[in-house]
Amino acid sequence: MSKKFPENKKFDLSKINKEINVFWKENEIFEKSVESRKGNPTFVFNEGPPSANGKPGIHHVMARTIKDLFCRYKTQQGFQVKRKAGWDTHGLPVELAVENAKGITKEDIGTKISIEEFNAACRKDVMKFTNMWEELTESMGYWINMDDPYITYDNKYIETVWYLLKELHKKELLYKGYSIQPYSPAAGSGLSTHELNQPGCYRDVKDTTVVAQFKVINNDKSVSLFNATDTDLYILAWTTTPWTLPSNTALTVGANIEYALIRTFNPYTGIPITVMIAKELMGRYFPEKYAEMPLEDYVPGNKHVPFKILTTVMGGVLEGLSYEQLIDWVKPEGKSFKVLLGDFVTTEEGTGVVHTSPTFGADDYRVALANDIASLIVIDKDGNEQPLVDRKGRFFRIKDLDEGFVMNQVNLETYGAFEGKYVKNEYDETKSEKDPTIDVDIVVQLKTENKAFRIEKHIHNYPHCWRTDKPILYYPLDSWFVRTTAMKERMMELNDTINWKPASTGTGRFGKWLENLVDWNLSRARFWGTPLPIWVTEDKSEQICIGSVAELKSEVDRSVKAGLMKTNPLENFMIGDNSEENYSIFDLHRPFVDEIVLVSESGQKMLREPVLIDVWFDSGSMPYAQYHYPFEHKDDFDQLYPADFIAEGVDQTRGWFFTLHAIATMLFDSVSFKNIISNGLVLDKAGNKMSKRLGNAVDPFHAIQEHGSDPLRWYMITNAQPWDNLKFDVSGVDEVKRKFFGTLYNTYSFFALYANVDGFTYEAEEVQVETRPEIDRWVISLLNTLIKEVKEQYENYEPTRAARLIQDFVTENLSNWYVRLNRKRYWGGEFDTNKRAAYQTLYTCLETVAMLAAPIAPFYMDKLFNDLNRITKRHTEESVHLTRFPEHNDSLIDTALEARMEVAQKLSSMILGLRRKVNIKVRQPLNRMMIPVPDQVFQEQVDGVKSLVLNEVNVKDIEYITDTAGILVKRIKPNFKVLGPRYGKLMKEVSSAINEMEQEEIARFEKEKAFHIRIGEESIALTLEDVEIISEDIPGWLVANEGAITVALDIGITEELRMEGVARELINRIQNIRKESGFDVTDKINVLIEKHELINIAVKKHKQYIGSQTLANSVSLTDSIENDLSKRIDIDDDVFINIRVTRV
RNA sequence: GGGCCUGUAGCUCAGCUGGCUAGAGCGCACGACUGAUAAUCGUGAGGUCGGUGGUUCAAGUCCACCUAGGCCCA
Repeated sequence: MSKKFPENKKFDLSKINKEINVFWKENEIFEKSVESRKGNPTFVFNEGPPSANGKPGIHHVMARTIKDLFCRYKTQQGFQVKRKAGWDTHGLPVELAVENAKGITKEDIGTKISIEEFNAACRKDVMKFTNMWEELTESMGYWINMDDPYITYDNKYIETVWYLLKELHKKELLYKGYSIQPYSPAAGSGLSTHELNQPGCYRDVKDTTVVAQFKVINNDKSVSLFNATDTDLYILAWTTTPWTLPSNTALTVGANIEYALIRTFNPYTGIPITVMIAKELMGRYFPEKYAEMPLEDYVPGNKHVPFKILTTVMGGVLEGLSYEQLIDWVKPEGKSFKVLLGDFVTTEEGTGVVHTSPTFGADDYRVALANDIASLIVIDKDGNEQPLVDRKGRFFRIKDLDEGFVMNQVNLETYGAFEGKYVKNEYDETKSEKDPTIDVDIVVQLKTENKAFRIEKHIHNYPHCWRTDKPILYYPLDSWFVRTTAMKERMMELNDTINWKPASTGTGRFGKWLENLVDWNLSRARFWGTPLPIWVTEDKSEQICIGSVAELKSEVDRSVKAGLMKTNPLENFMIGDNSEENYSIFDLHRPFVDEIVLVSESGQKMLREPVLIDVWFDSGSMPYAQYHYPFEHKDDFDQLYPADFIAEGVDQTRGWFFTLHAIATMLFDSVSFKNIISNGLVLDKAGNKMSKRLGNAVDPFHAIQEHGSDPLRWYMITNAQPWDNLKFDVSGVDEVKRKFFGTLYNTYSFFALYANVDGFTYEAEEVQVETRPEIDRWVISLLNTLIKEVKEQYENYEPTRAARLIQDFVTENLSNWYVRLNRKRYWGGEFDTNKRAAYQTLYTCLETVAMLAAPIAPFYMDKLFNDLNRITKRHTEESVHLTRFPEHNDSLIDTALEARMEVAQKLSSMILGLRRKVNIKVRQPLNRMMIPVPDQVFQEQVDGVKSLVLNEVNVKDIEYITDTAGILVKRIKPNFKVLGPRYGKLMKEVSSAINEMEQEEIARFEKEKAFHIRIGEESIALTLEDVEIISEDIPGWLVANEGAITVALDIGITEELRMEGVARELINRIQNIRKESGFDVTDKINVLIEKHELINIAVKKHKQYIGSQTLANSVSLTDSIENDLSKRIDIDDDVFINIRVTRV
């Protein structure tokens, strides 16, 4: 086998990606990374299940990079990190996709197509993009076990979910209620708050709004108000949904809000009226300037309507007022049309009076219930109570209502024109956006009836169904709830123990949400999902919640015995047998469970509640259900739960994060996860949201193919903190590729090139670090600091900082400084200890970087590691991902040395800057530079790096200036950190006194090490610690200064220096010729140079030097050379000579 | 309307517990280097740190309000 480090001409990360993937697969590296940690402590990671019926996007690469890198890191730390993939398979999106594909609607399910058929189609459809997901997973290098994923539709998974539900039921945390919920008539489904969470649900819409006039009835309660006026009295209430006005049964005011009675005119009819409105909000409807206008001058139709405040009252005294029904389509039964008090009334908007329709508003429902106010309901043909709007989103058709009800309570005359009309045009296929809405019809009618005070268009934020894109309604629905409010306090307590990244998401977004928690609405009236395992008797007096297949089997047995079922479909189910076969003889979905009839304690027939549960409960159950707990893994569950780490997008805060936390708190009194990163969004480069519609979405497959996964991952991690939004710009990926990977690769190539020449294989004895040259010890010191800090950042879940540290080390310290300054050590010369140290040092740096960066850039780092390790065999592991994370060695960290080198870097940079200023090439040697040294320490620092600096900037010597004989111009600055606390308010004056010190005073201060300044009456004693004195200038010299360092350069070029410069120019030209001629790095040459007065002396004098640098056996001068064998070169602007270079 | 995040150079981002002349990369301009060369390096221009007010000897940093953008929720 070749003992050479691989050298590749091309650097193709995308190709490396593929090669390494093959390597991983063939050698089962992922499996080994888990297996090899067997018996070690576990690091529990839980994967949030993606929905397999959607295609993966670039944001998945982001989230999965974060997940992957910590799992890899923890593996390197020695933990066993099991990673089980999962699929979220239930829910509305799947159903809608199938409906779409089959061209059916919800109504057709159970009629045109059986539920069984439909669910079979869902089961198939949901996994349709599985291949794509697997491909992405592999190509991006996301290590997760896809062979045995948890699937939420799996019987075992469902069984665990049932178990959890039963536990909730036992604790009486599961109950049936009725509430106003977001409902999508277009989808025919209620929406969970989690579904309303979907990005883009809330959208600005323009609706017709109306301030309606509710006519107060003059009675005992209101008589005092009527005494104040001579007209009818109206309460003004504003609504953005006029279609709810026919369902109005109350008005709600704020007890502590002041309301004004205002005498004015209806602007549309011109009829004199008195209206009531929150005083604070008057300005919107009654511009101050019209207050002056005399009421009696008003001419109907005039836009300027005069008004006059008659009196004001507090909302509290309005409670109990009666008013006339605004729209008399349907008579409500029970107490109605009263003024109520509510704490949700504000004076932010509208009139300070809330139009209350208990069937269409959550607050409305609550306040009505508390005050015993009736809802406006109708009775349908089946005798059920319904709101005025049916499930399709239209006013109930008269033919769908109970005849008796219509006769007694419906005003056919007024309702007739509206029955069957959709309340939103979006629901009506025959209508477009441009058609007038039902709101307009209603409002126009009110206008003619003197019941509308102000009509206007209003833009507001309104939720839309995330799938159909159509507006939702708030609608009364029966539901099963999880009583999350009962555990609110505990959830908050446990939340405080979770390490959130960023912390603000935990305390703010999530914490505040917990504070305002409402009960979790669990029911979904759909088909494809986990069925609610609750059976209820017809009279609803008895119920049972089933918690396992075994329990179901025995309950069915009872039912069979009671004669309610003929046979037990679970007859063949073997209790306790967890095999796939045993669990595949039935299907816990509908319609299987619907067909099961159970018998109650008292012998009554029980039917299943015909609902499914919220899919979020499925995903929140994954920590348990993925392992079929407690039916399996009961004994080792403490090894699998709770999770040490999860990560998902911040949009999951109220989704998955919440459901995990809620279930864990309620049933296990535990957190579900200890550390969590919620990452931000991936936006396009302009900061816009990516969407298919806009065509700005980045295709992850294409991006990986084009750039390779590593640069993509590295870019995503380094560019912004994970929790900030990422403005994704491919040019940034390119930059990362060039800047970081390119540099690292170059550094490796450089190493490989010379290591191969010299046959370095790290076999020879390790050179003791203490005996290595200073620059080696410097880079090793930095490397150890790097190891320490990178580990800290990973441990703190700060991947961005870790990656930036690594990148900085590679590009700045390793490549730009260490390798650049050390190049000469690698080429030519003996393979002595010094050279060995150079190789070993560079090798260690490369190897360590590979190990540190492996979690983030798993492909290239594995290649780098193996390219190195295959030759040296320093590690027995066959992949970097099987190695242990490097440990830093404190004794190798030399901060003084690091500081010294920083001085060297600064000095070099300053000198190069000076050279540039006066246009002297670096190749031209200069005699000396001078550095004022304020103290011994600094001089020692510079001395330590003297040769490096001199070499780098091509200057012969450094001269230290310690004498303050007056040649140096100094600057003195106060040390605020020391003086500030001491002198407080005096600081300003102290500071200016110090700044105003003369050169001579500074010199005296330095000499005496103490100084007194006068501030008014006070004398202040200063020591050298209180100030900073910097030499700023050396008159007559070329000077640069940066921070506390000042340097001067002697730019005089003597003849001798000039000759040396010429020699260097020659060397440069000869090297170029060597290269152009394609000579090998080790080829020996002969050099023949045409004479020229300007170079003759230089050549003679530096013959030796030129020869050694260019590997020339001979360097000789000649009168002339035949042109065809020579090259014409320029040494100076106007000096051209011929030169011949031949290989020996 | 509420909660949270973000606003620093043309772009992407650093800037820890307040302290001295606010930094880096990219881009741009200019230049150097030339056996790491489909590389590398240097120099320069470019900022009223979103705005206003406050606390403080001292504010990019702390506080209040405002403003713009984003996410989530009403």
